[in-house]
Amino acid sequence: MSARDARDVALETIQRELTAVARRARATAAQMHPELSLVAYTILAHIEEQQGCRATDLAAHYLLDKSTVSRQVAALERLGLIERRVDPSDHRVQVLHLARHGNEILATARASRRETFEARLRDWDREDLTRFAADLVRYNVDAASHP
Amino acid sequence: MSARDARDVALETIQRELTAVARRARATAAQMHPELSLVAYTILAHIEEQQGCRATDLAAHYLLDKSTVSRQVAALERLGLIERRVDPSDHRVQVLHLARHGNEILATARASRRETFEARLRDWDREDLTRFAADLVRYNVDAASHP
DNA sequence: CTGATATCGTTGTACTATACAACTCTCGGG
DNA sequence: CCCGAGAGTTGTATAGTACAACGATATCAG
Repeated sequence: MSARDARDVALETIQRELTAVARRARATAAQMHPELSLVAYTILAHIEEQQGCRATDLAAHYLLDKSTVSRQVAALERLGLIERRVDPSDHRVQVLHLARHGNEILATARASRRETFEARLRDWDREDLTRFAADLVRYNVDAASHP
Repeated sequence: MSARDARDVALETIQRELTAVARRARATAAQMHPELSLVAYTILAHIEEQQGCRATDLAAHYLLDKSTVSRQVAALERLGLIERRVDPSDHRVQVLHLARHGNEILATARASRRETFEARLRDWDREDLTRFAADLVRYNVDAASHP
C-alpha cells in the first residue's frame, strides 16, 4: 500500500469515527442526568470554569444563536441552577453564575459522566490516554481554523 | 505529577474534546451540502456501504427510533435519492437502495466533506493520522460496549 | 389449518433545540 | 442630545426526535 493510500484510508476512517462520536454523544445526552441535558451540562460547566460569563460568550463559544442561549439560560434559571447578576458597570450585561443547586447538580453530573468515561477507557494505559487527548485537542484546534 | 493525575487530566481532556467534536459536527452539519443534512448523508453512505439495507438496520445502527428513520427515508425517497424494493422473500421488508441521483449527490457530498477534512488535517503526517484513526476506532468500540 | 405472537413499517401527536427577525434597553461617541 | 452598536428577549417557523397506536405480514405452536 502506498503512502498516499494509507493517508486516504486514515482520513476516511477519521471522518467516519468522528461522525460516530457525534451520534453517540447525541444519543447519550438525554440519559446523562435526569435533570440535565448535555447542552445544559455544558453550559453549567462553562460557567463554572469561567467563574461567571455572559450569554453572548456562550453563544460565541458554542456556535449557537443568542436566542437559543437566552432560552437555555432562562430554563436553567427557572430550575434554580444559575443566577443572573446585572453587571454594575454595564447594565446591558447579565453575568451568569452557578446557584448552589447548580453546583450540586453539576458535581453529580460530572461524577456520573466521569464514571462513564472511566469505564470506556479502562483498558487504555496512561500513554494511550495522553496521546489520544493530545490528538483530540490538536484536531479541534485545526477544525476551528478550517471550519 | 503522579501517574494518577496524568490519567485524570487526560480523561478530563478527552471528555471535553469529544464534546467539542459533537458540537462542531452539529454546527457544520447544515452546510455540508445544500441538499443533504448530516443524517441524510450518513444514511446514504450506509446504504451504499451495505449495498442496500432495511430501515430497521438503520435505526439499530444509529440508535434512532424506527419512526424517525421512516420519515428520513420517506424524505430521501421524495427527493429521488433512494428507492425502496419490497423483499420478495418477506413482504414486510423494504430494502433500500441508492437511486442514480442518490449516487451522484453522495459522491459530491463525500468529495466536499473530504476536502474539509483534508484542509483540517493537512499538517498531520501519515503516522499521526493512522494513529489517530486507530485510537478513534478503539474508543468507539469501547464506547459501544460501555454505553 | 388456525390462532397467538413477533416483526416491519407508517402515522398521529408532542416536545426540544434551533435559527432568523423584530424588538427593547443600554452604552458610548460625535 | 442623538445615533449607531451591543446585549438580551420574544414571536415564529422548522427540523429532528420519541412514544404510542396501528396495519400488514411472517412464524410458530397446537
